[in-house]
Amino acid sequence: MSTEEPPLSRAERRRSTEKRILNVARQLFGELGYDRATIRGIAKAAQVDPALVMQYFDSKENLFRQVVRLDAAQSAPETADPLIAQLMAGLGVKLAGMPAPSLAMLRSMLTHPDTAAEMRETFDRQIKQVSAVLEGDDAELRAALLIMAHLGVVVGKHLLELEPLRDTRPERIIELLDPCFKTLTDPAS
Amino acid sequence: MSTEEPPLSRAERRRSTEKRILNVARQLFGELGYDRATIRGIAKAAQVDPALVMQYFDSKENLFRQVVRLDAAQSAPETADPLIAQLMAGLGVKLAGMPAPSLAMLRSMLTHPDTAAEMRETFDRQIKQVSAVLEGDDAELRAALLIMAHLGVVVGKHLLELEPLRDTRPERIIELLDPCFKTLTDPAS
DNA sequence: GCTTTCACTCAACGAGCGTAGAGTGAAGCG
DNA sequence: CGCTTCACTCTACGCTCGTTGAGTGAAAGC
Repeated sequence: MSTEEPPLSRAERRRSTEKRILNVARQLFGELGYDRATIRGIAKAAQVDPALVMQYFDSKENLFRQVVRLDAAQSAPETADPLIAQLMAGLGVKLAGMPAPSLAMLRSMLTHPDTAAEMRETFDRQIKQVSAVLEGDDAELRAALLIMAHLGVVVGKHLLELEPLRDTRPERIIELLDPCFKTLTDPAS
Repeated sequence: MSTEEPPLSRAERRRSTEKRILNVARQLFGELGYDRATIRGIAKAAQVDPALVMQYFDSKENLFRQVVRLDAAQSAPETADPLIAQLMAGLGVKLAGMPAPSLAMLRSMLTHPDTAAEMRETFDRQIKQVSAVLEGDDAELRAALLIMAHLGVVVGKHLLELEPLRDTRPERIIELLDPCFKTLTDPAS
């Protein structure tokens, strides 16, 4: 169908190959996690020699970093004004279409030490941010519970793919979660 | 200190060795997950030849199954009467001292396909059980959210080891989570 | 058109893995 | 005491992995 080939220049071809590898890597890291996604598997799926992957990305660790870096870039608007509302909005985004690179991080966060460390930092930061605007006792704890509950739902939907979560509109999920989380954000325990 | 050695019989020695291997395996599978915990590593930590592990447990997959089987045996009282209360009590137990084998399952659930499948079954079953006693719309969805929020908190405490969760008494956590989850169990959305 | 560049492949390495079979030496038993 | 049993070790296999360095052939530059 698109067998028409506007003859690509060398540089164009190179960029397109690199991007293809990156896309495949993103998908496989997301599906399989760091350990089970292999350079050889990525290369085969990208229809390329494994050695080429190394030339472009130096090492598997570095390829993984490139893959998950795309995430960090797009995930932090950080205006932090109506922070809680924004947290919920963030959840909405994550539920609708999880940014693909995040999947790779999520998938590997329990088994890949570097990812675990990075994730813990991220969550610690979020906890501090959120708890700063929470009133009442145990603000940090409540923030942590809030964020981990988020995490659980996202994991259930995108990684475990539980049917009730898979098949429900994100808006409905947020609708249900909203009053639930209000009990953690409002100082009335 | 305990360098006293009541001379063990051959059968006793064998059982003790097997148990030692199993304990080490449980710990390493829990800390590292299925893939990164190796037979060789387990054998070394148990001060035993790798081949012996194979003789006793046939294969790595089977050793892992033995390890996580201990979990299933102890985790299901299943009287299911005041089911929700029991769910919270279960969370209390998980927060206090996670049954060690469960850690191995939790740790591997995102990257080890068999574990993922088993976990999904477990959660599906729990969702059905809980949703059966929930009134109102979207019972299954609400049950799923409940259970996944649980999961997130447990993961945050035992696997990510977030400080606020690590350092807080389980009772306090349940105290905070209880009203939060009530909004999901009571039909008032 | 000749040379240089460079995207890409080929072949191979060393390491670590799960696993198998033959061996060993002390405990158990007649 | 001698034979058997068996908990345990040794050695090695085949595989897959990440990674490397030498090649190749077509595009780019002069």
